[in-house]
Amino acid sequence: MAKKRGEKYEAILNAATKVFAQYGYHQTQVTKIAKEAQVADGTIYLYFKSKEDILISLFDEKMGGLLAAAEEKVLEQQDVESKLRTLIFMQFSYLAQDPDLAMVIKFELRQLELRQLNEVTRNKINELLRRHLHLIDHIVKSGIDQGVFNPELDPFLARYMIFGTLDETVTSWLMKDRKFDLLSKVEPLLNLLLNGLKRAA
Amino acid sequence: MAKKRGEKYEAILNAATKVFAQYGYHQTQVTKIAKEAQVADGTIYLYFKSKEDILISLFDEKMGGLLAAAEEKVLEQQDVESKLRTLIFMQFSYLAQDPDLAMVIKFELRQLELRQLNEVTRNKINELLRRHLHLIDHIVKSGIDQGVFNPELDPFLARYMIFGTLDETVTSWLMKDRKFDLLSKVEPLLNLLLNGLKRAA
Amino acid sequence: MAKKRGEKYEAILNAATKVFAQYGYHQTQVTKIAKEAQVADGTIYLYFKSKEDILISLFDEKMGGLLAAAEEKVLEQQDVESKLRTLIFMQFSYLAQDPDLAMVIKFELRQLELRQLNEVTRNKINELLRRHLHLIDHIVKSGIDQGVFNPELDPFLARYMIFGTLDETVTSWLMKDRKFDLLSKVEPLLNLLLNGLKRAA
Amino acid sequence: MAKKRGEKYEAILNAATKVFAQYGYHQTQVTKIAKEAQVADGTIYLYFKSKEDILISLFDEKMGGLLAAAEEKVLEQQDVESKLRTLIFMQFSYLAQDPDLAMVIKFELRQLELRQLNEVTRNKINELLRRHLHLIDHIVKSGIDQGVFNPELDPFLARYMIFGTLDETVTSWLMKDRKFDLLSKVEPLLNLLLNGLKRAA
DNA sequence: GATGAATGAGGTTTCATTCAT
DNA sequence: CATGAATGAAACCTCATTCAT
Repeated sequence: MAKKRGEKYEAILNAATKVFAQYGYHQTQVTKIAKEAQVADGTIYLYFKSKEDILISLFDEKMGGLLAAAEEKVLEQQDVESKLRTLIFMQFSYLAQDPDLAMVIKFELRQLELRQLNEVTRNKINELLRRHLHLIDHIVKSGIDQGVFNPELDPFLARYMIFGTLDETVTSWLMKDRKFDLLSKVEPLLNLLLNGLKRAA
Repeated sequence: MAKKRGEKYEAILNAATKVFAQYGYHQTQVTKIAKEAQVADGTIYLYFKSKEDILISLFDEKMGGLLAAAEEKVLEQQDVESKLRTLIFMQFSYLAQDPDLAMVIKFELRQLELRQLNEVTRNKINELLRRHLHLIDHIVKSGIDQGVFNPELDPFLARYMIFGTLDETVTSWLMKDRKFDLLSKVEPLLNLLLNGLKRAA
Repeated sequence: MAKKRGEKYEAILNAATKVFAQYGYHQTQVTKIAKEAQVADGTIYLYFKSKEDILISLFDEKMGGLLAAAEEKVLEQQDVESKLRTLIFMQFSYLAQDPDLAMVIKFELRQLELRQLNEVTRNKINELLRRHLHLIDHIVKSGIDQGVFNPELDPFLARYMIFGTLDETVTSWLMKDRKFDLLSKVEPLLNLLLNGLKRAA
Repeated sequence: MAKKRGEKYEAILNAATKVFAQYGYHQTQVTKIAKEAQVADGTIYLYFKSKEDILISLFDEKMGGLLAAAEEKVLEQQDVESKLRTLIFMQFSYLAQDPDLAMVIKFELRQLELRQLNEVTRNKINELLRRHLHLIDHIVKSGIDQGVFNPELDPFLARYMIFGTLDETVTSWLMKDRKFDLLSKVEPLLNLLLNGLKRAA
């Protein structure tokens, strides 16, 4: 079981992303995923322990990569403006090219945080969220240290503003059937956030 | 059926808020609500059409009141700063006094938007969200008209920033078991948002 | 759940006895029991925790009664011959009047001993078997003490002989479609066993 | 298919004996047998028609040999005492050296008798049991003819006593984790049975 | 109105068996 | 011959909803 990285493994994960996005986790039957992936129901259980494991694996595989890449690129940048731009850009371009994944992340991930999960699963999920928040915190700290952000800024509120604004932008993009180009919002959002966070002139 | 406003009607709605908050909508069985409300399972169906109807009604009843009050108070205020402060304050104080409701709103409302719902239900939900967004849009427009906000501000982005920042603050408060006082964040958030939105000096 | 002693509870237990007897535990689907009991599948789970719980309850209810009665009657008797006659007679008359139960006891009970069961269940099953063996041991001891049985008799072997002979008689009766009258074997078996156990003249 | 007598054929049968003994027929998955036998799942179906066929073949192969040997040796003996001693000894020594097989015989064979089996299978199983019983019947008849056993003995009851006593001894030995030496019980059991069956002095 | 026992459709998961390699 | 990934029927169990009392 859990033979990662087979052709079918990917097919199932992609199929799951699609149907989870359309129907939501609870409204999705395993049969639906199997049909979409063009495999038999039982085949799914050769690659995943359970329906929940599909969801968890999906986050793990697909967010793990984004996070690792984002961490690397953001840390490479020197000035806080570049750091923040990189974060927004990478996040938006990743989600823009897989809107189904974006849906699943927005609408299932946070729900998971709250539910009864076993220790291992819980840790996996929490780590993903924590890494994301750490990255934002790193940017906030850089901004303060570099004298660009208001030194009296509450770092938590700064985090809420950055995370919340980006999150809501993506959510809105998804809800409006992606009628606007997400990437076109990178620079305007960057300016807006920088303006909100920076030291009063 | 659906003879609203009985004593039991309220009891069921309150019970549902509590158990939805704790277990999430899908993990909540109707029996659990009935037990919490101290009524028989069948009684629930004298007051609500279905389990989903409980959730919808809950939003309708509990958010409707908040929205109406918020709309009234915000419109009363003249300057944009007061308007925004009023919005944040009313929202936070309402949620702070009923954290279970806050949980349900944060974790179930947006999910609902996406699911297959009948026409009537869909409209009811959408209207709640629309009113909320309108209120924010009204504030943004006031800020621009009053020359306080940057005139080149994209009103959509402004909305995302306000909505997203407040939303994330509440979410974080909930996830951290409400370890901080939500109301203490009203002024800091107000300043942060105003700073981000206002006309460059 | 586990509302013992309802009309349906009895109906399900009787239905289960019948179909377990015919098909064996593993070949019996819950649906079959439900159909036989003329209830819906789900109803079964109002009265029993699981399919296994039906089997356990069946033993508990139906053997518990027999054992209690047998213990009382056997202890009442003074001489070992009467004790043994009482044991055989009670056992045979009970099984003869419910051959389906006899089937289930013969073919499922001992299997259960060996399988992975939770603590509580295991104890329940083991206690039933233990009580049965204790009763036989009591008779063997009485026979020795009263000077009727061979004083050098190995009590374990005596137990095997009594238990095994009776058990095989019942099994054979079941396998031959109950073509002979079980009760007609009480006296002959009694004599045979007494002869085998008694002190050499 | 069913090209018997390969090295793998034996391996599978031995593996099956082991896992059937440990988990029981129904709790045993074909995969488990394959793993134990160190062959692929599919290989099993080159040698056996089905899971059930493994069980049937197992009885056929392993009991067939014992029975043939026992029949020969028992018939060789002249006096009934020697015949019975031989029967008990051969049976016990065979089972003692393969307790897993003993488990399977005790706990699965009789179950099989009752289940829906195809004609061929049913006959195979029945023949094994019949031969065993015939052997016992032969001994009983010899005992009566030789004037050693009570001439009024009911041959069926005699059979039940011999078969049942030996069976229960073996079962008890298995259930008690084989804590006693089975072969040490041959003489005591022989004496006990002879005493029970012989003509009153 | 209120009850809660009963219903039964539907969901996840298992596993004996097959078959392309 | 041998493999083991794939299949899909079938099983147990849950739970929203109903309805006789």
